[in-house]
Amino acid sequence: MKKGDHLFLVDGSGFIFRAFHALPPLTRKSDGLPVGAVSGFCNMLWKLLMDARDTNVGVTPTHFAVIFDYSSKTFRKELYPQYKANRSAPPEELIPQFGLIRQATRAFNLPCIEAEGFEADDLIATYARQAEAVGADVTIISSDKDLMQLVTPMVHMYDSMKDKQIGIPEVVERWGVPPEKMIDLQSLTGDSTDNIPGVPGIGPKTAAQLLQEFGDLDTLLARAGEIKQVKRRENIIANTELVRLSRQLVTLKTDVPVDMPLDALVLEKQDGPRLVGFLKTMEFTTLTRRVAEACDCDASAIDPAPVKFEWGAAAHGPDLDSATSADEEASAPPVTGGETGKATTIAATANGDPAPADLAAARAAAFHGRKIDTTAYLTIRDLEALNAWIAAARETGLVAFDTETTSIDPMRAELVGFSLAIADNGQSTGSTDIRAAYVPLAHKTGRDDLFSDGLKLAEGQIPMQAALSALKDLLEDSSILKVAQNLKYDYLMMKRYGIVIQGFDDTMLMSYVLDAGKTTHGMDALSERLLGHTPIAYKEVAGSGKSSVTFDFVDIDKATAYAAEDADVTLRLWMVLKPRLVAEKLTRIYERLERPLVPVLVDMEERGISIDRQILSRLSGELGQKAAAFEDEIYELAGERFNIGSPKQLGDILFGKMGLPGGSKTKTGQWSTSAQVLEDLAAEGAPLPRKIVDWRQLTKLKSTYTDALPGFVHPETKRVHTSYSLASTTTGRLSSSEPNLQNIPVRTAEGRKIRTAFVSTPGHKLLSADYSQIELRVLAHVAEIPQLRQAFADGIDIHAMTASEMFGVPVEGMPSEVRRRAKAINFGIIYGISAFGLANQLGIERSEAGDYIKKYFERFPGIKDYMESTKAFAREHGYVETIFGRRAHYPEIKSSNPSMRAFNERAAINAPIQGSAADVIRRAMIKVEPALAAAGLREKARMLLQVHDELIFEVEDDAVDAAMPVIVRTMEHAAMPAVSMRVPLKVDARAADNWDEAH
DNA sequence: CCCCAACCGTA
DNA sequence: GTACGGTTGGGGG
Repeated sequence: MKKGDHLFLVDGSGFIFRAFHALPPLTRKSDGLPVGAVSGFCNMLWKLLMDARDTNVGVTPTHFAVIFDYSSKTFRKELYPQYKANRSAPPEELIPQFGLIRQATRAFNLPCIEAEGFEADDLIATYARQAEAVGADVTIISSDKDLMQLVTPMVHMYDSMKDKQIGIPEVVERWGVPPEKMIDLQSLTGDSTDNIPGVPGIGPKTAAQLLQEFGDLDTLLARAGEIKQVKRRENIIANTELVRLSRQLVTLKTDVPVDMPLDALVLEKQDGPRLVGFLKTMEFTTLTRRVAEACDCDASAIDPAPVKFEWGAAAHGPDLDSATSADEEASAPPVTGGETGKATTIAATANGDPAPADLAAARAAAFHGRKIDTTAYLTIRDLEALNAWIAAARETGLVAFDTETTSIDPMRAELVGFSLAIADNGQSTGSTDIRAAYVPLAHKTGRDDLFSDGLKLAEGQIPMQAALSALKDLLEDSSILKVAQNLKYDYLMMKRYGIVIQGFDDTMLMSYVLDAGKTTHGMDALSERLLGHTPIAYKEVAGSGKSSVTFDFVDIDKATAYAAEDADVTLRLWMVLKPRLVAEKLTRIYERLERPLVPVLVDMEERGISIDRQILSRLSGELGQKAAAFEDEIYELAGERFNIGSPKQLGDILFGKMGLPGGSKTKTGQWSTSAQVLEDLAAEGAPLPRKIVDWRQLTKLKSTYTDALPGFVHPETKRVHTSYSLASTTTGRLSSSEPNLQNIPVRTAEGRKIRTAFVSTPGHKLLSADYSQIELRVLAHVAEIPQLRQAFADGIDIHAMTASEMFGVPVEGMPSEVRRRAKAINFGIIYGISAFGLANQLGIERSEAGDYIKKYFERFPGIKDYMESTKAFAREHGYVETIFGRRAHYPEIKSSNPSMRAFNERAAINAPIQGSAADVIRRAMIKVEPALAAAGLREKARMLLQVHDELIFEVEDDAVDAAMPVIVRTMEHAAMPAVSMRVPLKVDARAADNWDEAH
């Protein structure tokens, strides 16, 4: 084990205890063997490992062990015979499970450790200190207070059931003393559950107060006579010896002679078949299926593993080797004739399961270029036919679904119809007879003008309510997988019609996980690329421009071809993409970081945010007047009227007529009129450029924000509903549009006024919580920079620290210019620094910027190493990875064009940093609503917006105090347990009546 | 009506 | 130096 490694120590006995009490007491296997605790233990361990163990990325942990108590005969018992004497014997049904749990641990391919005469806690303490000594990080999976004495900057605890990290601040908050004083505190308070004596009448509050006052236990005992409270003083003096004994009992031994050296705890790969075999024997059907899926092995082909156990009652013969009824693996549905025919069969290997990569390749080949006949689709016009299709979907467990509506805005759209596609012979081999159909519901006929009697519903459509009711059974049944392209749209659409889709996949997100950076992920592009097929263009059926109609006016036959084709194509895309996720080991990213975000974003979009139109209207007036005043002055100075907003005309005035010196040029060869150029001219003394810059700021604010935002207020909700895109950035960030609420001004005082128009509804506050310096923290984590890690651990000013390291200037009294330069360099590093860019940013010579960079790399050699290794990785693989394993592709990184290549290198350096931060906040978003609900705040605190490192909530006034710590904690711990960050994440939060004050 | 370039707002 | 989306002007059809 070495510096930078990360050891996870699971308190196995604690796990057993919690598992046993969390589950129904008498969970038994079919032969009567009680296995409730084993089941709970396996589920907890699996949950932890699913996030923590990875096969293809260097995610922590590197080492892992599960630690158990050996027996109740420990050195503490010899020291003090009453120790834990009040503990009753474990329940009878738990006894046979201890051995099984140790076997379970080994089936998980994890070291299972215990030592005679010592408790699990002593072993944990010993390993933790050993690992710490070699510079490794340690995470103890437990919430037991007895272990809190071990917490240091390098050693954390993690409560996997509550998803809560416990570090130094959490210990201080809970107990009022830092971890190193926990022993003193426990010695004073004692522990009734373990029968540790302590001082009567002294609990954690008093103990913390006394330790605060006297510093430590020895001082307190020596000077006990100074305690003012009579009773307390007497109690302590009378019990001094007992306190000393208690201290011996609560102090964990850090020098237990261990059989297994640290290095032997290295985390091995999961042995899928072995674990599946064990789980089958235990008859844990759900977990067996999950593990088989995740490890990509065929559970039906694995025999239950023989299991040893000690069991007193003869009634339960050990028939554990026999096959059980646990096999839930779905067999392939029978082949039925498909309406679109032309099946291509992919041969399976001898055991029926081709290797993932082979299946993916076979699927890709089978579907690419395969003809799609859009004339073969069916129009479903009655309920019986619809129900037959739904029954078929239930049969195969898989259906593609797509809605047709009157608008691309799902908040305003009305449902016009929907389409379904079914693969009749299932998904097992990839041979497919896909059939697809369109269900029109609200197509109209007639014209809505003076000469006709208005609009009528077209003939031959199922009544809306009846169709929705049938559809609800399909869409809300999680055992039927719904496949959609850009599911967020259909999910929100159906939610507005009272249906909450359960059990879904999204081909757009699958493509995004697999190919971010390679292509866009729209259906037309995917179809083109993966199927070699160009779907019917929307404008072919609905027209375009002025002559376009909404979908409810499209002829039903044309609509059928278009809509059913979308479902058909979606299903084919799924067939191609799904096995690729497995083959490329990206299932987890998809399932944990992408798919769960769909309902979260739907909720946020549906809620929207309230804006005060009066504020915006007043601001707009002010901005217009100010801009008009500038226009007069500008025309005066220019000597003529012209379109100030036209860079071309402006350039002619400035660099032609007025003869000012041009700065840089744009790529079309025109003189640039950018803010930078104009600022430079203003510095030379020319009066006009400054006024142009100011005019631009005012008109930008007016046109982009104060004038545009009111147009987005929804007529019914009276709120603004942005749309988030999950799949439009290479790095994993979200984007926001219509309106973009991720670029609302904040930097200038003038711009910030716009934020005051984003308000909470009466009785509520807006709560803004943002990560402090998350990207620099991620950098400190991935590049393992000691000074950065230390600075973040100590909570000091990171830019000042950088400046101090680089320029040798003390932090105290540092000139702001020095700090500003260091800050620019820090940002530059995140952006894949170049001397050219840094020089630009700081307005210094390129050679000087180059010197800065050189110096930085000398001071922080780890950064240079990180950059070089990231570039090398990107060149070799064509992509880079975030700390969670998300990929961003840079196919042009080997370009022969040097500037193109350099650009891709910088982007590749930036992507893991920006992308890891994006992953962290995604995880936070997925976790935060359940966390709020668990705190009894469901519907009292609702997440509205995400702005890359900030989450904005609307919270009922009297719930603000309760919600804030839940939100902050969830965000700060969002990386756990998938990744245990080597630097703490910090979140600042504030609540107010508007966004400006809350931020 | 569509698309691109330039510019500028955010993290 | 990274990542986005929106507005405007202006050219082409």
